[in-house]
Amino acid sequence: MKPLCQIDKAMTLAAPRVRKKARPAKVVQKTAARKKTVRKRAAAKPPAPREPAPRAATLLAWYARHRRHLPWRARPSEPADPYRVWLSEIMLQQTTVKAVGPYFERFLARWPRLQDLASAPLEDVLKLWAGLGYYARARNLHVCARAIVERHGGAFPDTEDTLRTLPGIGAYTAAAIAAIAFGRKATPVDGNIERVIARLHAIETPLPAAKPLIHAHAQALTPARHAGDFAQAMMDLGASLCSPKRPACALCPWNDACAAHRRGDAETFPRKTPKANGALRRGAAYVAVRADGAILARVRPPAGLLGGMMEVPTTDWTHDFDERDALAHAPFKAAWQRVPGVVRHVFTHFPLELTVYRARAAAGARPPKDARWLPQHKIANEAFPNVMRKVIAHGISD
DNA sequence: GATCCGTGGAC
DNA sequence: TGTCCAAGGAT
Repeated sequence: MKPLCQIDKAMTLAAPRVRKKARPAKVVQKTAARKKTVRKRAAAKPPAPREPAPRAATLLAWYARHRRHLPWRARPSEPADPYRVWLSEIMLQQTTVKAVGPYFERFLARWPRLQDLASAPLEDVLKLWAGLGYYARARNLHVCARAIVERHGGAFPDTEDTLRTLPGIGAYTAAAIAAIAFGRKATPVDGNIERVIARLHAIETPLPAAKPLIHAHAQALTPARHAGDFAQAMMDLGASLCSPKRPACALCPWNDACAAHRRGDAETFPRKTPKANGALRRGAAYVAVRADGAILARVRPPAGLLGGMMEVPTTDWTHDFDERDALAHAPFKAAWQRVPGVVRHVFTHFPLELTVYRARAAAGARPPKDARWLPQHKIANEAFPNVMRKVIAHGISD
Protein backbone atom coordinates (compact mmCIF):
# COMPACT_ATOMS: atom_id res chain seq x y z
CA MET A 1 0.00 0.00 0.00
CA LYS A 2 2.72 2.44 0.98
CA PRO A 3 5.02 1.68 -1.94
CA LEU A 4 2.15 2.22 -4.35
CA CYS A 5 1.74 5.64 -2.91
CA GLN A 6 5.12 6.74 -4.23
CA ILE A 7 4.38 5.33 -7.66
CA ASP A 8 0.98 6.93 -7.77
CA LYS A 9 2.34 10.26 -6.71
CA ALA A 10 4.88 10.18 -9.46
CA MET A 11 2.26 9.17 -12.00
CA THR A 12 -0.04 11.89 -10.87
CA LEU A 13 2.59 14.49 -11.34
CA ALA A 14 3.71 13.15 -14.68
CA ALA A 15 0.38 12.30 -16.23
CA PRO A 16 -1.83 14.82 -17.96
CA ARG A 17 -5.18 15.49 -16.36
CA VAL A 18 -7.32 12.39 -16.33
CA ARG A 19 -10.44 12.35 -18.42
CA LYS A 20 -13.63 12.55 -16.42
CA LYS A 21 -15.21 9.65 -18.25
CA ALA A 22 -12.54 7.20 -17.19
CA ARG A 23 -13.64 4.08 -15.34
CA PRO A 24 -11.97 4.44 -11.99
CA ALA A 25 -13.93 1.65 -10.35
CA LYS A 26 -12.24 -0.92 -12.52
CA VAL A 27 -8.89 0.76 -12.17
CA VAL A 28 -9.10 0.37 -8.44
CA GLN A 29 -9.93 -3.29 -8.69
CA LYS A 30 -7.21 -4.22 -11.18
CA THR A 31 -5.46 -7.47 -10.46
CA ALA A 32 -1.72 -7.83 -10.50
CA ALA A 33 -2.00 -9.65 -13.77
CA ARG A 34 -3.89 -6.85 -15.42
CA LYS A 35 -1.45 -4.27 -14.17
CA LYS A 36 1.17 -5.59 -16.55
CA THR A 37 -1.09 -5.03 -19.48
CA VAL A 38 -1.89 -1.58 -18.31
CA ARG A 39 1.73 -0.68 -17.91
CA LYS A 40 2.41 -1.68 -21.48
CA ARG A 41 -0.40 0.51 -22.72
CA ALA A 42 0.71 3.30 -20.45
CA ALA A 43 3.26 4.48 -22.92
CA ALA A 44 0.58 5.37 -25.40
CA LYS A 45 -2.27 6.27 -23.09
CA PRO A 46 -1.54 6.84 -19.38
CA PRO A 47 -3.93 4.94 -17.09
CA ALA A 48 -5.98 6.73 -14.51
CA PRO A 49 -3.65 6.87 -11.55
CA ARG A 50 -4.88 5.89 -8.14
CA GLU A 51 -5.17 8.62 -5.61
CA PRO A 52 -2.21 9.27 -3.35
CA ALA A 53 -2.92 8.39 0.26
CA PRO A 54 -4.46 11.22 2.24
CA ARG A 55 -2.16 12.75 4.82
CA ALA A 56 -3.27 13.97 8.22
CA ALA A 57 -0.67 16.74 8.03
CA THR A 58 -2.29 18.10 4.89
CA LEU A 59 -5.64 18.44 6.63
CA LEU A 60 -4.08 19.90 9.78
CA ALA A 61 -2.40 22.58 7.70
CA TRP A 62 -5.75 23.41 6.13
CA TYR A 63 -7.34 23.47 9.56
CA ALA A 64 -4.78 25.93 10.88
CA ARG A 65 -5.95 28.39 8.24
CA HIS A 66 -9.66 27.64 8.01
CA ARG A 67 -10.80 26.41 11.42
CA ARG A 68 -14.10 27.76 12.65
CA HIS A 69 -14.11 29.94 15.74
CA LEU A 70 -16.70 28.43 18.06
CA PRO A 71 -17.66 29.40 21.60
CA TRP A 72 -16.60 26.06 23.06
CA ARG A 73 -13.37 25.76 21.14
CA ALA A 74 -10.08 26.60 22.85
CA ARG A 75 -7.69 28.84 20.98
CA PRO A 76 -4.70 27.14 19.40
CA SER A 77 -2.07 26.28 22.02
CA GLU A 78 -4.54 26.87 24.82
CA PRO A 79 -5.74 23.90 26.89
CA ALA A 80 -9.30 22.77 26.29
CA ASP A 81 -11.82 22.83 29.13
CA PRO A 82 -13.34 19.33 29.48
CA TYR A 83 -16.57 20.78 30.87
CA ARG A 84 -17.06 22.99 27.83
CA VAL A 85 -16.07 20.24 25.45
CA TRP A 86 -18.47 17.81 27.05
CA LEU A 87 -21.36 20.28 27.23
CA SER A 88 -20.91 21.29 23.61
CA GLU A 89 -20.58 17.72 22.40
CA ILE A 90 -23.83 16.72 24.06
CA MET A 91 -25.65 19.74 22.68
CA LEU A 92 -24.22 19.20 19.21
CA GLN A 93 -25.53 15.65 18.92
CA GLN A 94 -27.75 15.72 15.84
CA THR A 95 -28.01 19.48 16.22
CA THR A 96 -26.60 22.32 14.15
CA VAL A 97 -23.82 24.59 15.37
CA LYS A 98 -26.05 27.58 14.81
CA ALA A 99 -28.82 26.21 17.00
CA VAL A 100 -26.46 25.23 19.80
CA GLY A 101 -24.68 28.59 20.10
CA PRO A 102 -27.18 30.50 22.28
CA TYR A 103 -28.00 27.44 24.38
CA PHE A 104 -24.36 26.83 25.11
CA GLU A 105 -23.86 30.42 26.22
CA ARG A 106 -26.92 30.34 28.46
CA PHE A 107 -25.91 27.08 30.10
CA LEU A 108 -22.39 28.28 30.74
CA ALA A 109 -23.58 31.59 32.16
CA ARG A 110 -26.04 29.83 34.43
CA TRP A 111 -23.76 26.96 35.45
CA PRO A 112 -20.12 27.98 34.92
CA ARG A 113 -18.70 24.80 36.42
CA LEU A 114 -19.66 21.15 36.34
CA GLN A 115 -20.44 21.26 40.06
CA ASP A 116 -22.97 24.05 39.49
CA LEU A 117 -24.80 22.00 36.90
CA ALA A 118 -24.69 18.89 39.07
CA SER A 119 -26.35 20.66 41.97
CA ALA A 120 -29.09 22.25 39.85
CA PRO A 121 -32.60 20.74 39.82
CA LEU A 122 -33.46 18.75 36.72
CA GLU A 123 -36.44 21.01 36.23
CA ASP A 124 -34.15 23.99 35.66
CA VAL A 125 -31.98 22.08 33.23
CA LEU A 126 -35.01 21.11 31.18
CA LYS A 127 -36.21 24.71 31.16
CA LEU A 128 -32.96 25.94 29.68
CA TRP A 129 -32.89 23.04 27.23
CA ALA A 130 -36.46 23.59 26.02
CA GLY A 131 -36.55 24.07 22.25
CA LEU A 132 -33.28 22.27 21.54
CA GLY A 133 -34.91 18.86 21.12
CA TYR A 134 -33.90 15.32 22.05
CA TYR A 135 -34.70 15.91 25.69
CA ALA A 136 -33.16 12.67 26.89
CA ARG A 137 -29.88 14.46 26.28
CA ALA A 138 -30.76 17.01 28.95
CA ARG A 139 -31.79 14.33 31.41
CA ASN A 140 -28.60 12.38 30.76
CA LEU A 141 -26.53 15.56 30.95
CA HIS A 142 -27.84 16.09 34.44
CA VAL A 143 -27.30 12.50 35.54
CA CYS A 144 -23.84 12.55 33.99
CA ALA A 145 -22.83 15.71 35.85
CA ARG A 146 -23.84 14.16 39.13
CA ALA A 147 -22.07 10.90 38.29
CA ILE A 148 -18.81 12.71 37.60
CA VAL A 149 -19.08 14.56 40.89
CA GLU A 150 -19.94 11.46 42.86
CA ARG A 151 -17.86 8.80 41.12
CA HIS A 152 -14.91 10.88 39.94
CA GLY A 153 -14.66 13.65 42.48
CA GLY A 154 -15.82 16.24 39.99
CA ALA A 155 -12.95 15.64 37.57
CA PHE A 156 -13.75 14.41 34.07
CA PRO A 157 -12.41 10.95 33.25
CA ASP A 158 -9.66 11.34 30.65
CA THR A 159 -9.90 8.01 28.87
CA GLU A 160 -12.27 6.86 26.18
CA ASP A 161 -13.26 3.71 28.07
CA THR A 162 -14.20 5.47 31.28
CA LEU A 163 -15.99 8.29 29.50
CA ARG A 164 -17.99 5.67 27.64
CA THR A 165 -19.49 4.45 30.93
CA LEU A 166 -21.20 7.78 31.61
CA PRO A 167 -24.83 8.42 30.65
CA GLY A 168 -25.34 10.25 27.37
CA ILE A 169 -21.77 9.55 26.28
CA GLY A 170 -21.58 7.01 23.47
CA ALA A 171 -18.76 5.90 21.21
CA TYR A 172 -18.57 9.16 19.32
CA THR A 173 -18.72 11.52 22.30
CA ALA A 174 -16.26 9.49 24.36
CA ALA A 175 -13.72 9.61 21.55
CA ALA A 176 -14.38 13.29 20.92
CA ILE A 177 -13.83 14.29 24.54
CA ALA A 178 -10.76 12.05 24.91
CA ALA A 179 -9.19 13.55 21.81
CA ILE A 180 -10.27 17.19 22.05
CA ALA A 181 -10.16 17.74 25.79
CA PHE A 182 -7.34 15.39 26.75
CA GLY A 183 -5.21 14.99 23.65
CA ARG A 184 -5.69 11.25 23.54
CA LYS A 185 -5.32 9.41 20.27
CA ALA A 186 -8.98 8.69 19.67
CA THR A 187 -11.13 8.71 16.57
CA PRO A 188 -14.62 10.14 16.89
CA VAL A 189 -16.69 9.48 13.79
CA ASP A 190 -19.72 11.69 13.30
CA GLY A 191 -21.87 12.33 10.25
CA ASN A 192 -19.33 14.75 8.81
CA ILE A 193 -16.45 12.35 9.14
CA GLU A 194 -18.51 9.49 7.73
CA ARG A 195 -19.14 11.58 4.66
CA VAL A 196 -15.52 12.64 4.25
CA ILE A 197 -14.24 9.08 4.60
CA ALA A 198 -16.95 7.60 2.39
CA ARG A 199 -15.95 10.01 -0.36
CA LEU A 200 -12.24 9.68 0.18
CA HIS A 201 -12.54 5.94 -0.47
CA ALA A 202 -15.66 5.95 -2.64
CA ILE A 203 -17.24 3.43 -0.30
CA GLU A 204 -20.17 1.74 -2.00
CA THR A 205 -21.50 0.00 1.08
CA PRO A 206 -24.48 1.97 2.34
CA LEU A 207 -24.82 3.34 5.85
CA PRO A 208 -25.25 2.19 8.52
CA ALA A 209 -23.66 -1.09 7.39
CA ALA A 210 -20.51 0.78 6.35
CA LYS A 211 -19.86 2.21 9.80
CA PRO A 212 -17.20 -0.33 10.86
CA LEU A 213 -15.31 0.08 7.59
CA ILE A 214 -15.50 3.86 7.77
CA HIS A 215 -14.31 3.85 11.35
CA ALA A 216 -11.35 1.66 10.41
CA HIS A 217 -10.35 4.08 7.65
CA ALA A 218 -10.71 7.05 10.00
CA GLN A 219 -8.64 5.33 12.63
CA ALA A 220 -5.91 4.57 10.15
CA LEU A 221 -5.75 8.26 9.27
CA THR A 222 -5.67 9.55 12.84
CA PRO A 223 -2.27 10.96 13.80
CA ALA A 224 -0.73 10.00 17.14
CA ARG A 225 -0.44 13.66 18.08
CA HIS A 226 -3.10 16.33 17.58
CA ALA A 227 -5.88 13.75 17.28
CA GLY A 228 -8.27 16.35 18.69
CA ASP A 229 -7.38 18.93 16.08
CA PHE A 230 -7.52 16.25 13.43
CA ALA A 231 -11.05 15.25 14.45
CA GLN A 232 -12.20 18.85 14.50
CA ALA A 233 -10.50 19.44 11.17
CA MET A 234 -12.40 16.51 9.67
CA MET A 235 -15.64 17.91 11.03
CA ASP A 236 -14.91 21.42 9.78
CA LEU A 237 -14.07 20.00 6.39
CA GLY A 238 -17.33 18.08 6.31
CA ALA A 239 -19.28 21.11 7.48
CA SER A 240 -17.81 23.43 4.89
CA LEU A 241 -16.16 22.11 1.73
CA CYS A 242 -17.19 18.46 1.92
CA SER A 243 -20.86 19.31 2.37
CA PRO A 244 -23.69 16.85 1.67
CA LYS A 245 -25.23 18.46 -1.40
CA ARG A 246 -22.67 20.45 -3.33
CA PRO A 247 -19.12 19.72 -2.16
CA ALA A 248 -16.53 22.31 -3.12
CA CYS A 249 -13.95 19.78 -4.20
CA ALA A 250 -11.84 22.35 -6.03
CA LEU A 251 -10.96 23.96 -2.71
CA CYS A 252 -10.44 20.73 -0.78
CA PRO A 253 -6.96 20.04 0.58
CA TRP A 254 -7.55 16.35 -0.03
CA ASN A 255 -9.03 16.48 -3.51
CA ASP A 256 -5.99 14.74 -4.96
CA ALA A 257 -6.50 11.86 -2.55
CA CYS A 258 -10.25 11.56 -2.99
CA ALA A 259 -11.56 8.58 -4.96
CA ALA A 260 -15.06 10.00 -5.20
CA HIS A 261 -13.78 13.30 -6.54
CA ARG A 262 -11.81 11.46 -9.17
CA ARG A 263 -14.97 9.62 -10.18
CA GLY A 264 -16.74 12.94 -10.37
CA ASP A 265 -19.69 12.00 -8.19
CA ALA A 266 -18.56 12.96 -4.71
CA GLU A 267 -21.98 14.38 -3.88
CA THR A 268 -23.53 10.89 -4.14
CA PHE A 269 -21.58 9.65 -1.11
CA PRO A 270 -22.16 8.31 1.42
CA ARG A 271 -24.60 5.71 0.13
CA LYS A 272 -27.53 5.26 2.48
CA THR A 273 -30.30 2.77 2.95
CA PRO A 274 -33.53 4.75 3.02
CA LYS A 275 -35.40 4.66 6.28
CA ALA A 276 -39.15 4.41 6.45
CA ASN A 277 -41.10 7.43 7.53
CA GLY A 278 -43.70 6.96 10.23
CA ALA A 279 -47.40 7.10 9.54
CA LEU A 280 -49.40 10.14 10.52
CA ARG A 281 -50.65 10.24 14.10
CA ARG A 282 -53.46 12.42 15.25
CA GLY A 283 -55.01 13.57 18.51
CA ALA A 284 -56.63 16.44 20.37
CA ALA A 285 -55.11 18.99 22.74
CA TYR A 286 -56.92 21.08 25.31
CA VAL A 287 -56.07 24.68 26.03
CA ALA A 288 -57.95 25.70 29.16
CA VAL A 289 -57.76 29.41 29.91
CA ARG A 290 -58.61 30.65 33.39
CA ALA A 291 -60.22 34.05 33.91
CA ASP A 292 -56.82 35.58 34.75
CA GLY A 293 -55.26 34.12 31.60
CA ALA A 294 -53.51 31.17 33.27
CA ILE A 295 -53.21 27.99 31.19
CA LEU A 296 -53.77 24.45 32.42
CA ALA A 297 -50.52 22.50 32.13
CA ARG A 298 -48.93 19.30 33.35
CA VAL A 299 -45.67 17.39 33.25
CA ARG A 300 -45.24 14.51 30.82
CA PRO A 301 -44.03 11.11 32.02
CA PRO A 302 -40.30 11.17 32.88
CA ALA A 303 -39.13 9.01 29.96
CA GLY A 304 -40.05 8.48 26.33
CA LEU A 305 -41.31 11.05 23.88
CA LEU A 306 -40.75 14.56 25.29
CA GLY A 307 -40.07 12.90 28.63
CA GLY A 308 -40.24 15.21 31.63
CA MET A 309 -41.29 18.17 29.51
CA MET A 310 -44.42 20.28 30.01
CA GLU A 311 -47.60 19.94 28.00
CA VAL A 312 -51.23 20.94 27.95
CA PRO A 313 -53.63 18.00 28.38
CA THR A 314 -53.99 15.92 25.22
CA THR A 315 -55.43 12.64 24.09
CA ASP A 316 -53.11 9.85 23.03
CA TRP A 317 -51.63 10.41 19.60
CA THR A 318 -52.78 7.53 17.42
CA HIS A 319 -53.16 6.46 13.82
CA ASP A 320 -56.89 5.95 14.21
CA PHE A 321 -57.84 8.96 16.28
CA ASP A 322 -61.54 9.76 15.92
CA GLU A 323 -62.40 13.42 16.14
CA ARG A 324 -65.84 12.53 17.48
CA ASP A 325 -64.30 11.12 20.67
CA ALA A 326 -62.30 14.25 21.38
CA LEU A 327 -64.56 15.82 23.98
CA ALA A 328 -64.72 12.62 26.01
CA HIS A 329 -61.02 13.06 26.85
CA ALA A 330 -61.19 16.71 27.94
CA PRO A 331 -59.55 17.39 31.32
CA PHE A 332 -62.79 18.73 32.80
CA LYS A 333 -66.37 19.40 31.79
CA ALA A 334 -66.79 22.72 30.06
CA ALA A 335 -68.00 24.36 26.88
CA TRP A 336 -65.03 23.17 24.82
CA GLN A 337 -64.81 24.81 21.44
CA ARG A 338 -62.82 23.46 18.58
CA VAL A 339 -60.33 26.01 17.36
CA PRO A 340 -60.44 26.09 13.54
CA GLY A 341 -57.49 24.49 11.77
CA VAL A 342 -54.94 22.02 13.09
CA VAL A 343 -51.46 22.12 14.56
CA ARG A 344 -48.99 20.13 12.50
CA HIS A 345 -45.65 18.98 13.77
CA VAL A 346 -43.08 16.55 12.46
CA PHE A 347 -41.03 14.41 14.81
CA THR A 348 -38.08 12.34 13.70
CA HIS A 349 -40.14 9.23 13.22
CA PHE A 350 -43.70 10.41 12.66
CA PRO A 351 -45.77 13.42 11.64
CA LEU A 352 -48.39 14.67 14.09
CA GLU A 353 -51.65 16.51 13.60
CA LEU A 354 -53.43 17.93 16.64
CA THR A 355 -56.87 19.49 16.75
CA VAL A 356 -57.08 22.07 19.51
CA TYR A 357 -59.99 22.64 21.87
CA ARG A 358 -60.35 25.73 23.98
CA ALA A 359 -62.45 26.43 27.08
CA ARG A 360 -62.63 29.10 29.72
CA ALA A 361 -62.47 28.33 33.41
CA ALA A 362 -63.68 30.33 36.37
CA ALA A 363 -61.24 32.40 38.41
CA GLY A 364 -61.41 30.00 41.33
CA ALA A 365 -61.40 26.79 39.30
CA ARG A 366 -59.35 23.98 40.85
CA PRO A 367 -56.92 22.20 38.55
CA PRO A 368 -57.56 18.52 37.82
CA LYS A 369 -55.26 16.01 39.47
CA ASP A 370 -51.67 16.10 38.14
CA ALA A 371 -52.20 19.46 36.44
CA ARG A 372 -51.78 23.06 37.49
CA TRP A 373 -52.66 26.54 36.39
CA LEU A 374 -49.68 28.27 34.85
CA PRO A 375 -49.69 32.07 34.54
CA GLN A 376 -49.35 32.96 30.89
CA HIS A 377 -46.28 35.11 31.37
CA LYS A 378 -44.43 32.11 32.75
CA ILE A 379 -44.93 29.95 29.70
CA ALA A 380 -41.88 31.32 27.90
CA ASN A 381 -39.54 30.11 30.62
CA GLU A 382 -41.15 26.76 31.27
CA ALA A 383 -40.01 23.47 29.72
CA PHE A 384 -42.52 23.38 26.87
CA PRO A 385 -41.30 21.62 23.72
CA ASN A 386 -42.01 23.45 20.51
CA VAL A 387 -44.98 21.33 19.57
CA MET A 388 -46.68 22.47 22.78
CA ARG A 389 -45.81 26.10 22.16
CA LYS A 390 -47.50 25.76 18.80
CA VAL A 391 -50.57 24.24 20.44
CA ILE A 392 -50.83 26.99 23.06
CA ALA A 393 -50.33 29.74 20.51
CA HIS A 394 -53.04 28.19 18.37
CA GLY A 395 -55.32 27.70 21.35
CA ILE A 396 -55.22 31.29 22.58
CA SER A 397 -55.39 32.84 19.12
CA ASP A 398 -58.49 34.50 17.79
C1' DG B 1 -29.76 -4.09 13.45
C1' DA B 2 -33.95 -1.50 13.98
C1' DT B 3 -36.50 2.00 16.59
C1' DC B 4 -37.20 5.63 19.26
C1' DC B 5 -35.84 10.26 20.36
C1' DG B 6 -36.95 17.25 18.25
C1' DT B 7 -36.08 20.97 15.86
C1' DG B 8 -35.04 24.33 12.35
C1' DG B 9 -32.84 25.44 8.06
C1' DA B 10 -31.48 24.69 3.26
C1' DC B 11 -32.91 23.59 -1.19
C1' DT C 1 -44.11 21.13 -0.25
C1' DG C 2 -41.33 17.51 0.54
C1' DT C 3 -36.92 15.89 1.63
C1' DC C 4 -32.69 15.77 3.74
C1' DC C 5 -29.71 16.86 7.19
C1' DA C 6 -27.10 18.33 11.79
C1' DA C 7 -20.40 17.11 16.48
C1' DG C 8 -25.63 10.39 18.33
C1' DG C 9 -27.30 7.62 22.35
C1' DA C 10 -30.23 4.25 24.53
C1' DT C 11 -32.79 0.23 24.18
